[in-house]
Amino acid sequence: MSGEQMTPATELASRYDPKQVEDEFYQYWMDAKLYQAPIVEGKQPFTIVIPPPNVTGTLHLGHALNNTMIDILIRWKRMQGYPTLYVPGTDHAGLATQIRVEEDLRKSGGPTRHELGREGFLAKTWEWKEKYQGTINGQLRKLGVSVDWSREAFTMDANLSKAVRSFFVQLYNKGLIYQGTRITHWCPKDQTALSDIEVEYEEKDSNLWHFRYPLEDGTGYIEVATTRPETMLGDTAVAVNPEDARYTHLVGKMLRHPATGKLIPIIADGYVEKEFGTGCVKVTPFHDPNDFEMGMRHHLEMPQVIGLKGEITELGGKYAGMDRYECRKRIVADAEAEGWLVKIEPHKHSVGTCARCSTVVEPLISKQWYVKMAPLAAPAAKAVESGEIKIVPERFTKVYLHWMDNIQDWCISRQIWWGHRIPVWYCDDCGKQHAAEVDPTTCPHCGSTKLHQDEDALDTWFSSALWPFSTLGWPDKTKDLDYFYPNDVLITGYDILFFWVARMIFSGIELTEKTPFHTVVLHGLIRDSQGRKMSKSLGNGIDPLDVIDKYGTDALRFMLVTGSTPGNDIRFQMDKVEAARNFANKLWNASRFVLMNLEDWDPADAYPEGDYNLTDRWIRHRFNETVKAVDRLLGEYQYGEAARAIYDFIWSEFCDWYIELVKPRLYNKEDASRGAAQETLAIVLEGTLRLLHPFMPFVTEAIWQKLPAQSKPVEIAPEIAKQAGLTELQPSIAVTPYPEALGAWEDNEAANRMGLLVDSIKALRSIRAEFRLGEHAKIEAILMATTPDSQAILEEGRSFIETLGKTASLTIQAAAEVKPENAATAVLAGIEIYVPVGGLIDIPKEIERLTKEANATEADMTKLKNKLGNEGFLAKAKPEVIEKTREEATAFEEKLTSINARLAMLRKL
RNA sequence: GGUCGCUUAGCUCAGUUGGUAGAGCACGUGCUUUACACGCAUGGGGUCGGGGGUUCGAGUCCCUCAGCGACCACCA
Repeated sequence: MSGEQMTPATELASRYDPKQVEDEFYQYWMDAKLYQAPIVEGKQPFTIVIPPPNVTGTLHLGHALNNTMIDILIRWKRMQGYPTLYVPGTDHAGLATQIRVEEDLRKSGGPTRHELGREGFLAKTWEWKEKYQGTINGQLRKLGVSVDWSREAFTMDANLSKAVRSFFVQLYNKGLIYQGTRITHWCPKDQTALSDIEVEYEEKDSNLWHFRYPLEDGTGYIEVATTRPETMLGDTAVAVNPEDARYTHLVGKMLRHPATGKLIPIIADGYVEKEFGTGCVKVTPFHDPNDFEMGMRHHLEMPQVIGLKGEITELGGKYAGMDRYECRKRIVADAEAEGWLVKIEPHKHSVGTCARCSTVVEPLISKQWYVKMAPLAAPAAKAVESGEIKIVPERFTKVYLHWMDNIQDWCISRQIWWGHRIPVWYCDDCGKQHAAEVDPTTCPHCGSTKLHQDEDALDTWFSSALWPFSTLGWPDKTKDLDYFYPNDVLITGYDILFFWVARMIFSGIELTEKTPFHTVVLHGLIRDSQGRKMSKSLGNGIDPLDVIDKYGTDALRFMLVTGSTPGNDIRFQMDKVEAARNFANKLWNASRFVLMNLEDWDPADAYPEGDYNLTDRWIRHRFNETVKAVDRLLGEYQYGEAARAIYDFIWSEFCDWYIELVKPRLYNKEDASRGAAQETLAIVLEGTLRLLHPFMPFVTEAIWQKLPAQSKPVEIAPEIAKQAGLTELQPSIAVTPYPEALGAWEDNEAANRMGLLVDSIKALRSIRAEFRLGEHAKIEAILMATTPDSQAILEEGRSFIETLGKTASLTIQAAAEVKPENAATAVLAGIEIYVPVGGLIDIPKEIERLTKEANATEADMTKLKNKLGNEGFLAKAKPEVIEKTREEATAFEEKLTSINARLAMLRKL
């Protein structure tokens, strides 16, 4: 497979078959240890950590997009010579995984989590983790990502768990972690507390139920509206606005609760809006955040009427034991029967649901662990505000800052088993608690050995927040940490900006006193062909492996980054993948052509400058321009535009023009410039492969390996790989230098001259098609140059026009007085083209066609002339813009003159 | 309620210092041209959502309206 052995190109299949090369080359890269990041003292590294996929399942297209984007950047930087590290790994995904494992146990008829017990269940979950981690890693290999597997991490690895404890203890000892008893979101299905951002709000159609609460003294009643009748069992007051004249006289009086019969006070609280509903709010402190606040302010009792499973508690009297929704129905029915239901109003409101299982969450009071956010958020906001961390696209900066500035304390305890257990121990003797990095044996307060650890586990994001440095060894002072931290760029979907990115930033600053990366690149979500979110319930998810199986990894990668704008969602459509597959095939075949024509080329030969003709200079110039564009665009994270630039160069310039133009020289073994043509083909193709490699790693490697070694950069084994101590260096395009623009290849004159020739050839072809001359009929063409320059260019390009224009006879001359009559015409700036078509020409039709063109040309010309007649334009536009406008106007004018002359002649016929 | 995004060719989308609109797919026509029919050539197709403004000049900047979407906050 080495570059020294050239496979005869004739043996290559005429279709690129990804299956033939992908797995083989991935293994080749692994064997060569190309992606093991070297520590090269004195050299600046480039580091990105993978957003660790959850071990809940398999990768989806979003992961494919994410990893493709990262890998492009990583491969680019590696080829630029940076010691480059791409850290792979997975996330234990506490609650999410626990749910999946429990589901799995249920489906297979196995024991429940509680039957297994904590240890047994965790053992099962580790098995699950092994299985899915294996699947995920296999998928990543298929995606061709150049990660350093020797540094693979998992959030529950020993050292990462150590990092978690270290983080916890540091915050605990600083008083930034505390235990609080307050209202928290509770998922009755998953049986755990949730953080604010794990609750998703859904707008739902519901009702506003109006109930009558009678005054104790029998003098009347107050009307209360609620969206949750079941909570009224826990009412401990009814509140009105203190300035609401309708009710001020009632404040302080007692009500007889219609459902419980208990006496509750009417209180005044500014929270109540006079305009909403009836202006009277029932207060249920245990089950509503706002009511809780009021309960605190007014020292109300806080009875719990809904339990942890969403059931009515014993305090619910006759409703005890019912499900919360059953209870709602019963209460409404009772109210109706007993006459205290006033009305039911349809009402839309948003309902909080569990992000994991979509169950409607129950806000209730419980004792949980919290991180005090204010002191952590301030520096994290500042880092972004000051530009120390840049967010791409920039608009997300505002989203980030708004969240940071309004952040609530973070509930980090979860009533689950799978995850990092909270490192707090309680002493059974003295009752005190402490946090410890290493499991303690004695109580530091009283010396007792009777300790027990907190039962809860930490929110999974508590550990992923440390990912940029925990994967590198933190809290130990490792070489990796020293060298590769801070990371450089963080690339992820905008959907986890708060969950993950924000938390990495504040924890990184808190623990390492550095921002964990300098740039955050956010990408959009992959949607289905109809723009819907891909989801399990819709069944519209697509497995990346299926796409790869059908079209190849490179096609999938290319499709994912093409034709989209940074940060915008992407619609996944198979025909886009197909187009990308076709592109890979196009490149494959162009390369096959090049290789076929290189078999007798001696790469050692050098050629005099004169052997390189206009097309050689032109294609090198165009390649050079493409290199410049790609460099700029990748630097701005504009993957789509960069990919498009390469695509256009390969297809529309190298294949459509250069290869076609070079054929006669290759096929004529006597042609003196044949060697120069072969060399240009080889070198431009080789450079193009390197340019494209980060996007399409497999096909470029497969072709590159077949190119003769001498066409490749001398330094195929880069210094960094050597310094990494890689003994068995295998050649690979992955470690070649990325193309850089060469001043020597810049040639605007060649570009201009080629432009004229291309236009002439296109005009000839157009006439051929329009007049149905037949695809293969050799035609007669007369090209008249209306400027001395254009005549020289046409002469220089004569053979190209003959070949690609398929002319039997080609006359190039200065503009003549007498012009051909029965000829189809095309008029360019500086050139008139005549193709005698004899009886084929339909004079009225030709007059009509030319008249149309004359009108269009005149319109264009007038537009430009008006511009040039505008004093403001002349005074204020940039000189080069004015100059360009002048040239164009002149060109249009010349063209118009030619067309009109032609028309005048035709009309005489 | 607040913030942000989108609205460009039949469809899906590019278009980042403002200088006469592009791609892929689809469509019409012609091609077994010795790299490729996953191809070649050649066409048709757009008042860049509406309105206003800034400017010599606006798809591009500002304001406004409309439709769609996302996120944040919140509603007893």
